[in-house]
Amino acid sequence: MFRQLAHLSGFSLERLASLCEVAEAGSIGQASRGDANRQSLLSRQIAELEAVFGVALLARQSRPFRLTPEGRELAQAARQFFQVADDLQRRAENAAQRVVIGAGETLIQWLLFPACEALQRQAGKVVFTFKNLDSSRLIEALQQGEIDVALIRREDVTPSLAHTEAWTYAQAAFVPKALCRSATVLKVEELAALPWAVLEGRGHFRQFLETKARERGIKLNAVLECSSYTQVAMAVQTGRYAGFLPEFAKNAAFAGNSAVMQRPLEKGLRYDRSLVLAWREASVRNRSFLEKVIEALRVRIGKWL
Amino acid sequence: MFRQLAHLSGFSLERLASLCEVAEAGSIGQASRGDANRQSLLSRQIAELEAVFGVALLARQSRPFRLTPEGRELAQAARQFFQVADDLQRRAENAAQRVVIGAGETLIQWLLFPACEALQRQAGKVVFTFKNLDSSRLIEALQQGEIDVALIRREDVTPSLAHTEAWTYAQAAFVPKALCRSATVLKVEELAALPWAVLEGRGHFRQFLETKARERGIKLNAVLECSSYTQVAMAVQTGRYAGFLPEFAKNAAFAGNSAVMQRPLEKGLRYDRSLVLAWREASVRNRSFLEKVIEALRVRIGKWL
DNA sequence: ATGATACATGACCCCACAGTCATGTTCCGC
DNA sequence: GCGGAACATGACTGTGGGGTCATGTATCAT
Repeated sequence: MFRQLAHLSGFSLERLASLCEVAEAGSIGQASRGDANRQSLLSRQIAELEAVFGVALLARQSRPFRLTPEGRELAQAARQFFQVADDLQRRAENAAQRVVIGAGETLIQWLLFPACEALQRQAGKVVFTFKNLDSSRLIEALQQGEIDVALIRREDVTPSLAHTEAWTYAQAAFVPKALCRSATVLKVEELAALPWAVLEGRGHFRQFLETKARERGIKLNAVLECSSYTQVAMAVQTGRYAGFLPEFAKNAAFAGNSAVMQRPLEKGLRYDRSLVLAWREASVRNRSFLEKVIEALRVRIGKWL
Repeated sequence: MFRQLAHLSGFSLERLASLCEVAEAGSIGQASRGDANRQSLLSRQIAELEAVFGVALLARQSRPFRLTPEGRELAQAARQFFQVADDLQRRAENAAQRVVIGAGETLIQWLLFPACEALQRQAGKVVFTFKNLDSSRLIEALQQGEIDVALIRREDVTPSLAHTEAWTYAQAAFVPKALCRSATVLKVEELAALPWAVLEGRGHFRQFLETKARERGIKLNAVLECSSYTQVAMAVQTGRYAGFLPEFAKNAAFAGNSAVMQRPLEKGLRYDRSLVLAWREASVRNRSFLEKVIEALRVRIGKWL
């Protein structure tokens, strides 16, 4: 039935793998990352696939080129196959199964990384791959099967995705004892009084803080602008800055550091967020061990949230 | 991610297509159908795949060799990919999509064939392939994705399959006017009186009839043993035999033949059967046009049942 | 306009692999 | 235990295609 199809000139597993790479990277250039040979190869291989199928796989209207819907469709089908094949091979050589987990950098570092570490230690037989993507790309990647499970905000999950019950966590202030000795509830006034390390740009929480300060006629005393929560945590570690971090940061970033106090926020400053583990049903159907991994992750993360 | 996997020596689309063929045919021998070259090729290609995956794909305990569970798993994954690729290619060249329909020979000839004919005439753009398999093989083939939809007995569907509401039909007696001029309800006594063309072997309905006759102290007058319902219908057409056929046979086998009467059976002889269209959810998800085809088939067949 | 970025193309090598043919081996049924 | 069915294997060939290099050509940002 498929003998003829498989035998078409210009159709091969390598070309399909190339298509998958371009699909994940987003463009030929991203996928070839500086290697001119690879760029050349990818360009031609995708052109050859297009000749086979008689349909454009790359949208050539604007550069860098993105995949067309047909390109994504083919890439997804190929990836599904490769994943089954990869699983089978790993199972046969009794090696670890590969699980790809997506989330923002902060969540990876402070929740997923320790959780996966713990799982590997207790169960073994799993290799985790972390993908740090923004939330819209995470959703796409989940739907395309590029990642197996993601830890994302509750409000970001689309109806087509399965997900766990939500965990809610609050932002908390982390203040070095060198700056303030009392561990009482943080008041709005301290936004102007303490030297804050904050995230650069216009994140939701940053805007929220500035609004609260303005309402009180004061100004957020942002003396250090960081580009990630990890940097904020590092700043706090120095003892010279106070910072706002998710409350679960205390487990990961300040474990055993008694020079930093975690202080709850006063009512008006509370800022809660909800997280869920989300995945595509079809991924679990094709690779049933994912179900166990997701459940184990859920339990692990639940201990910290 | 999959570049390395795709590049493994011994891994290729042709080999996977070969594996699919063997999966559908059941064994290497069946798949190569007398061609010694093909036999040689299939044997080696599967061995090469086994080397790649480090797992037995053929169960070599008894001949002819069947696929192992791992072999079926790989074949199924490959077939799913090939089907998406095939669809994409056909869509691109604006050609008909391929739909594989399975059922017993009788149902194909008297229900599916005419139904598909009608669909093709009105809608076009679909190529039907009929597979005549026994019911257990039909279920397997559905689950493996080898066939897209099957018309089977209601009681044969497994929970993993989606299916339509059941249609119920009765067996009816078809009697040439040359043998009996009255079109009244058929009585048990006539089992001994009329010259019956019946299915050979020990089919459920055949056994049922013989039991009923024995209860009445008579014997089923089986003067012609046929190996298919079609042969029974042909026998009835000659005017020299009476036969039991599904009541929908009147549309297909005896259209415009006024020399044959359809006679209902007396209460004790009634023998009803239920049919459903069954398919695998995953197939519809991967190839969404199947949904439309199945619905159209359902409507068509519903007109006759 | 003008680099710079991003992709295409042509020419080349070399090897892996599909396919063929002949023959060997294993296993099943009787 | 024997014949045949079912699969394996070894040897060979031609070619497609992966990979590399050098260079060409669009498109984008400024």
